[in-house]
Amino acid sequence: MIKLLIYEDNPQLREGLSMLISGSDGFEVLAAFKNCENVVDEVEAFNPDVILMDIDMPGVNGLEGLKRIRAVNTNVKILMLTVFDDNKNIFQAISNGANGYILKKTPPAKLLEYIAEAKTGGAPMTASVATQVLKMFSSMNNEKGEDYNLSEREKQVLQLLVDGYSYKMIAGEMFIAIDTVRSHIKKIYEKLHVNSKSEAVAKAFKDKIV
Amino acid sequence: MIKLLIYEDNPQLREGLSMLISGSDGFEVLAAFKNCENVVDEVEAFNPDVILMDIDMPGVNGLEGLKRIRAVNTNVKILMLTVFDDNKNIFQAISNGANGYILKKTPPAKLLEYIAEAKTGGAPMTASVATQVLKMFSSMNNEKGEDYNLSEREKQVLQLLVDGYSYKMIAGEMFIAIDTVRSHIKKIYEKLHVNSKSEAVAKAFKDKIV
DNA sequence: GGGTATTTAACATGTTTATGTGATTTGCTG
DNA sequence: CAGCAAATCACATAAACATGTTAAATACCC
Repeated sequence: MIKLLIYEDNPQLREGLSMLISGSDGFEVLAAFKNCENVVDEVEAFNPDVILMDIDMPGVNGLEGLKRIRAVNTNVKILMLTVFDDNKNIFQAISNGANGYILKKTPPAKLLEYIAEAKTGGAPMTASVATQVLKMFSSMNNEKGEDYNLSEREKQVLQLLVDGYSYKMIAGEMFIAIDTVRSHIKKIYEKLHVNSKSEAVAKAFKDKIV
Repeated sequence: MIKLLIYEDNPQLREGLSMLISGSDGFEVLAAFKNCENVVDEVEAFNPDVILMDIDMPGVNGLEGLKRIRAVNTNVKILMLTVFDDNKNIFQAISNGANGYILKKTPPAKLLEYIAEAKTGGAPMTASVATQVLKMFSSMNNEKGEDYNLSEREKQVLQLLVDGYSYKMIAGEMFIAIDTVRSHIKKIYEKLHVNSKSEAVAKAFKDKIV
């Protein structure tokens, strides 16, 4: 028997979900609330397996509710419910430890399936949500385009700068004269359009040159 | 009618998948191959809607096949097939533009469902795979622990250092004497355990202080 | 073969940083 | 209230850095 709590401000949807889930074998709705004001106490009192949490609620919204629960309970599974498969909310929810993210238009049969999956440790999500997640994922570690045409030797010097080496130390490390180090660094500054060591270091991090 | 290509080295599984999918209404398997040697030509010749791609194949494996296809075709939907919900492969596949990631043990009914979802732009994934993805996601932008106890003013100075300001410029920006800037920076160096501007900048990036 | 980029190096000059020492004011805390 | 951290400023000195100019050896491309 999977025990649930529901948070949803729309009365029709709240009742509908409760009826649907309660009427299904193996599911039990412990209670349904219209906001997250007392979410921490309620979760503690009812000790559910899974929580259905609407994102858009007046007052304390679903994301805030999620955070409050996670602050005291990392165990209960939380499925976020929303009408939109919108980027920002998904990201926020994931970062704050939601176990799944499903659309309200999800058909009843699938909803029950998702709840069951969440209970057993899966992270159910609508295919359209998964698309968003994948897009975010691949966009966030895309290698930077600009490479500024640094030569091999210049890249080495820049790496050592980033690692906190002084000119003298770089000269020692690379077995070249300190004036040669200066030459390289002048060239690097030209190519990166900077004019100080720390700017070069900052740019190296920002543009993932190192 | 959804047209598919299958890449799978295991003959039984390859045949089984072909039979299963061909025998279902609305699906047509154009061909099934045991490796990705000629994947580019084959995709071009058959022009499928969806490709089922096994990850672990001898010779040219699924990830390599995925890359080769994406190099010339960003349109066809590619579902990766694997026995493991293993972290590294998932990440690789996502980065290289896979549209979904499903386990071989996925029951037939669900498999067909996933294929249909992929065709319409969704990103189907098994709940256990989604769990991995979400974990990766939340682990990759976890805030750094150490905050080094920088005071408000010190944080401002550090921010300006990161932005490439000289002491003089910082003094101007913050309406304080240059010697005060020095004082702050000395304190910052103590707290960060560094002894140069560029090291401080590097540390600021590494530890996400800024 | 001549133009171009890379790597190496030297010399000079001025600016910026790093470090030490010391001091005053403010506000918080036990 | 005494003590402490934070923020402010001053003076001094040495080291590190930025910039300009010049130039030789090597290598690659059209």
